[in-house]
Amino acid sequence: MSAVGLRERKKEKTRLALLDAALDLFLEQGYESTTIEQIAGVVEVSPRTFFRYFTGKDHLVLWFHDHGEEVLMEAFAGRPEDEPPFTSLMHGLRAMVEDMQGSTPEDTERFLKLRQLFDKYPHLVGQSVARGALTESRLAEAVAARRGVDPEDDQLTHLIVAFAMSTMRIGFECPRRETTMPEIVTRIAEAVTLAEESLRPGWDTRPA
Amino acid sequence: MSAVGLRERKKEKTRLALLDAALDLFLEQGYESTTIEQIAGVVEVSPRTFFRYFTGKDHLVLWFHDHGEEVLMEAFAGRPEDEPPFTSLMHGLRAMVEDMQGSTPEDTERFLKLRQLFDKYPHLVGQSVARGALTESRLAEAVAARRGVDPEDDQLTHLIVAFAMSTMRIGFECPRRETTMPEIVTRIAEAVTLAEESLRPGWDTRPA
DNA sequence: TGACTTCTGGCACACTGTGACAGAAAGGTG
DNA sequence: CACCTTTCTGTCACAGTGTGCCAGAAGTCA
Repeated sequence: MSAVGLRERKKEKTRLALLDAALDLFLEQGYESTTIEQIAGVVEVSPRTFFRYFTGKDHLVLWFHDHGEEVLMEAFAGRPEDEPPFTSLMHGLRAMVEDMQGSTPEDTERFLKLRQLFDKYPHLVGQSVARGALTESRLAEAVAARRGVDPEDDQLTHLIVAFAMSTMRIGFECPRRETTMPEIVTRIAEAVTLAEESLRPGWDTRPA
Repeated sequence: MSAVGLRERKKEKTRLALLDAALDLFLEQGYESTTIEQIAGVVEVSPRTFFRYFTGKDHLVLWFHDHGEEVLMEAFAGRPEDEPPFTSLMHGLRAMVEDMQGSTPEDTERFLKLRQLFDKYPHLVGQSVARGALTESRLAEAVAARRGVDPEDDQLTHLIVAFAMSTMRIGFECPRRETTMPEIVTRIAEAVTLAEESLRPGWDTRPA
């Protein structure tokens, strides 16, 4: 008996198969032109089943974001209470990078395909950013708690989170031309430096 | 003969009627639960016609954003070439505020209803932010041109635009509790001050 | 083996969004 | 006014997304 049952292993397998099939089809024939039926067809699964693995077509391109958010939130929660919030968030970004570097070659390949996709279809960036708005409100609660303020009232809390998310986004997205992991990691580090150089020391520790 | 023909006046009338019907229905029975058929029904127009006025359900909620982007881009283009880009963008924000203050009571009411809607259905914020990603890439081109750099290469260009958009977003959204125009205008001004106090002088004029 | 839980496929259904075409309404001309 | 042109509208047909429902298959455990 293995640690996880056959059922779970099978599920994860179909999940990844759907993901890979989708990414390949999207890159081959375009995002819009690819139907759920086609994706399910490749994996030999009914379209109905597809929706049991992914909430919809969007979800396929957001799995990376969702995973990244988890890593980020967890890393933030683990930082010392008295650390300036923006600094903690940048540590969270570093945790995301480390997580990426520690992932399997298959996952790396998926990530790079996803980047190509985002480059080819800019409206997908929009979807990712839209999901980012949810992440922002969750992060805002965490930051507000640490600052000891009401997230509804404190604009600075939201500014801190928004600036941090901007930094992350630019690190990941700009430029999209880069194609290897080390290059991307370097770019993210550059974005962090750029942001830190742009902000006044102590800007994120002012009281409300 | 009036300046604009009957046809155009009629079009604008149905356009606004659809918009108002939609906003009211969204607030009454929820965004998801409202169908195009219902909206078209109130205005006594066929569902097919609805799609000739708006590209889809989302579009109803994004008309404000689209208008704001126009005002912003135009204001930015009108600023002196040698002004620091972030400063120009903040002037653009001011232009948006002035535009809002100069609009008709009907438009103001629509804006306030839209805010309620965003407050009630957070995923609409996501849609708005997604559209914002497009605005960002357009602004990035304008800023890059002024900085004399390639927008693909220069991370700082994107950081400037992203920080500016963050400031705008927070000014408009936080807190959403406010219900009158003057309050909102004050909040936006506060957000601008907050951002300016957070950034190092000259941060946005560094060379690439 | 049998009983139990979970996953799957197939069906029906509501909604969004688009192309095509015929007819109505508005605009301009003699 | 009659006439023609342009533009808008409604109807129909259709592809695709996404969900509830239920019977049956497959994995799980005793």
